[in-house]
Amino acid sequence: MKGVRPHSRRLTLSDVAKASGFSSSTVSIVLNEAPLSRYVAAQTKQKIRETAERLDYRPDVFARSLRSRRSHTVGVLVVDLADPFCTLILQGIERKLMQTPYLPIIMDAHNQPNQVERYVKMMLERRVEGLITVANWLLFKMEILEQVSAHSLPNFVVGRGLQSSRIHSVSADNETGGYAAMRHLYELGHRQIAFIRGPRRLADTRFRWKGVRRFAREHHLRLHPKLTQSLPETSDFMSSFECSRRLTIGLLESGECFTALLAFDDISAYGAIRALTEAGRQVPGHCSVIGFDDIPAAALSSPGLTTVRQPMLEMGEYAAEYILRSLEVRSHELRSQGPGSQAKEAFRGQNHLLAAELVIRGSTAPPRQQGQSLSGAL
Amino acid sequence: MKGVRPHSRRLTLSDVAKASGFSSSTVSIVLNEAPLSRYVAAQTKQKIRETAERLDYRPDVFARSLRSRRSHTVGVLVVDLADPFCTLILQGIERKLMQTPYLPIIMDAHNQPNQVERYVKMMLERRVEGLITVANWLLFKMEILEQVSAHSLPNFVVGRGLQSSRIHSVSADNETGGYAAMRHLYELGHRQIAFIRGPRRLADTRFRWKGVRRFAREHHLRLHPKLTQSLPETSDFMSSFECSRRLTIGLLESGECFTALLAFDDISAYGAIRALTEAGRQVPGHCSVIGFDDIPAAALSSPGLTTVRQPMLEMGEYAAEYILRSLEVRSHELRSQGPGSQAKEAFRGQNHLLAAELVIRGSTAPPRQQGQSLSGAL
DNA sequence: TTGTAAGCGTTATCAT
DNA sequence: ATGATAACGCTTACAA
Repeated sequence: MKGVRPHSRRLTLSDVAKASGFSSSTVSIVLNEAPLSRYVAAQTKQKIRETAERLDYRPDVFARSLRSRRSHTVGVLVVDLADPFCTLILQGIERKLMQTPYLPIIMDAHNQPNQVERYVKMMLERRVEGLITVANWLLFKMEILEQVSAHSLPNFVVGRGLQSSRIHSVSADNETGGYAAMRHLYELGHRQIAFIRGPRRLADTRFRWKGVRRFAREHHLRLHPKLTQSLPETSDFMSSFECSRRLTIGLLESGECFTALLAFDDISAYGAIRALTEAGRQVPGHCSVIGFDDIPAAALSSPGLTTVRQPMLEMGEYAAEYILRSLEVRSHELRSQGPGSQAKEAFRGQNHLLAAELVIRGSTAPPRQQGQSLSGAL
Repeated sequence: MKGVRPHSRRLTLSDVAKASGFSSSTVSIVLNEAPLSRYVAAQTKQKIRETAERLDYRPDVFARSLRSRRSHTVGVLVVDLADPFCTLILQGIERKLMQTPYLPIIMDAHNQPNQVERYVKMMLERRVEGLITVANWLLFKMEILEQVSAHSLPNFVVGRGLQSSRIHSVSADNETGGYAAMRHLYELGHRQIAFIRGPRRLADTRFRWKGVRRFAREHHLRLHPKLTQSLPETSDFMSSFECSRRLTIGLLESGECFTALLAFDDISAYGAIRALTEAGRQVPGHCSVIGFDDIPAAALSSPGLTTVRQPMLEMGEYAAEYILRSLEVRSHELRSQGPGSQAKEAFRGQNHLLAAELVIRGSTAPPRQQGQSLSGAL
C-alpha cells in the first residue's frame, strides 16, 4: 500500500462508544449533557468523558446539525465593514457570543443592497438561529429583513436609522446626543453655530436635530437657516467627507459669521475641518468643530475631535444579548409545548436607546475675541 | 388541530423528485451540475430545474456537507478587527470569494493569543476548507497555525510580519516602501530626519528600516542614532500612538534638530504629530511627518497624512486567490488519484510581495528656512 | 440505567 | 440515460 495515503478516517461517536464499552446513544447523551444524562451513572460518565478526551474526539458539526436541526450560529450582517463605525459593534457582538456555544457568522455586504439580500438568503440557508444586522447607513430596504422574521427567527438591528419597524433594535440616544453637543458649544460661549445636518431621510438626522432644536429653544438661541446645511442622500459613508467639505466651503463663502460648527458625524466633521483649514481658519482657534460617533480616528487626529460617543461596543453586546435571550425563550417554549409567549416582548422596548456621551477633545474651545493672540491654538 | 402550528416541513430533494417525476439521484445530479449530468437528457434537466425553481427548493447545507465532506467555507481569522489595517483586507477577501461558491467564516481574536488558538480549533471543527489569517500585529505564536497545515488544508497569512515559516503569505514590500518614504523626504529637501521605528522583533520593522538605510547609504545621508527611536514590543496596536507620542516628546526635549519624522506606521505617525503640535510645532510647517499603511484616517485628518500605502484590498484578494487555487489543485489531484503534486508551489513564491505606493498628502512639505512666513501652512 | 434502531437530507455507487 | 440503495455521523424515541 505504499504511496497510498492512509487518510486517517475521522474519529466518530461509535469509535468512542466501542472504546469506552458503551453504546453510542449513551455516549452522545453524556457528551452533550442532555437532560437524560441525569440518569447515567457517574462512573459511566467519567469513563466516557475520559475516552473521548483520550481519543481527542470532535463531534461532526454537520451530522449534529442535520440531526438536531440546530446550527448554533448567529448571523451578523454588516452593511459596510469599511465603515469605522461598525468594527466596535462587531467586537461587542463577538465578545458576548464568545462566552456561549454560539458562533457569529459575519458577512459584509460592501454597501450594496443586492448583496444584503443575497446574504440574508445565504444566512437563512446556513440555518442561522438569529440575525443581527449592523446598519451603519441605512439606505437599503428594511423589507428584506422581514424574510428573517417570517422564518420566525430572532431578528435584530443595531445602529443607525431604524425608525418604524416591527424589528427590535438598539441605537444611541441621538436626541440627547444632539442636545449635549449643543450644550457643550453653548457653554464654551458659542452663539453663532453652523450645522452640517445628515441626509434628511435618515432617522438619526431627525433625532439629533430635534435635540439641537430643543436646546436652542430652551436657551433662546436662534438657529440661522443660512448656517444650516444638509448632506445629500448619499449611499456611501465616505462621500460625506467630501460633501461636508463642499458645504462648509459654501458656508465660508456665504460670509455669514460662525464660531463653531456642529457636524452630523465624525466623517463630516473631518470634511468641515478640511475646508476650514484649507481656508486658513484654525480649529479650534477660529472655529470649533464637533462631531458624532467617536470613530477611532477621532482620538488619533490633532487636534483630537470633540464628539458625541455612540457606545458601539455596548450596542453590539446588547444585540447579542437580545438574540441569546430570544433563543432561550424559544427553547423554553418548545420544552413546555406552549404557544408563543410574549415574554420576548418584555425585552426593554422595541427600539432600545443607549446613552450617548460627550467626549471633549481638542477641536472645541471658547470662541476667540477678534485680535486675540494666535498662540496656544493646539 | 387548532392552535398547533403546521410547522411547514422543509422542502427536500425527494419532494422535487416526486414533483418532477424523476428519482432523487437524477435531481441531485442535475441540480449540482455534476459530471454525470452530461448524460442526462436536456428535456429532463429542463423539467427538473423548472420544478426546483417553482417549488423554491433550497438544498440543506448540513446534509450536503455531511455527505459530500465539503463545507464550501473558508476560515478568515482576524487577529484584531478593531485595527483599521484589517478591514480593507477583509473586504478584499470577501470581494474575491463573493464570486465563488465559497463563504468566508470570519472570526476575530480580539488580539488575544488564546482566542487565536481556540478559533483555529473551531474553524477546523467547522471544517473550513482553507484558512486565511489576517495578522495585523504578529505577536501570537505562528505554531498554532501549523495545526491547519497538519490537516493539509490550504493555509495562508496576509499582512504584517511573517518572516520564516513554511506557510505561504503576502505582504507589502516593506523595504521598497521604506526606501520610497525616505526618498520623498529627501527630495523635499530634508536632511535631518528623525525615526520612530517599530518594535524590534517585528519583521516589518526590519524590512522598512533596511529600505531606509539603503537610501541613506546611496545618498550619503547620515542617520543620527539619537534621532532614531524604537517602539516597545507592545501587543496592542493602539498603544503605539501613546508610545510614539512619548518618544517624540523625548526627541523634542533632546534638543536635536530635525525637520522631518518618519514613523513606523500611521498610528505612530499620529502619535508623533500629537506630540509635535502639543509642543507648538506645526506639521508640516515646522516638521514633516510620514507614516506607513494608509489607514482610512489618513485621508480624513487635516493635514492629510502622507504615507506609504499597503495595498490591503489587493492583499486580501491575493489571499483568497491563493486559497481558491489550492482548492482547485487539490480537487484535480483527487480526480486524477495522483499523489500530491507540486503545482501548488508554482504559486509565485512562498512570501509574495505587493508594491507599496507613496501617497502624498499634506503632512509633508519642504523644510522651512528660519524666519520664513507662517502662512500657507495648510 | 443503558441499548436498539430509525431517521435527518444529501450524494455516490452501483445497477439497469 | 435514469433509478435503487447505501452510506455520511449524529440524536432521540422507545425498548429493555
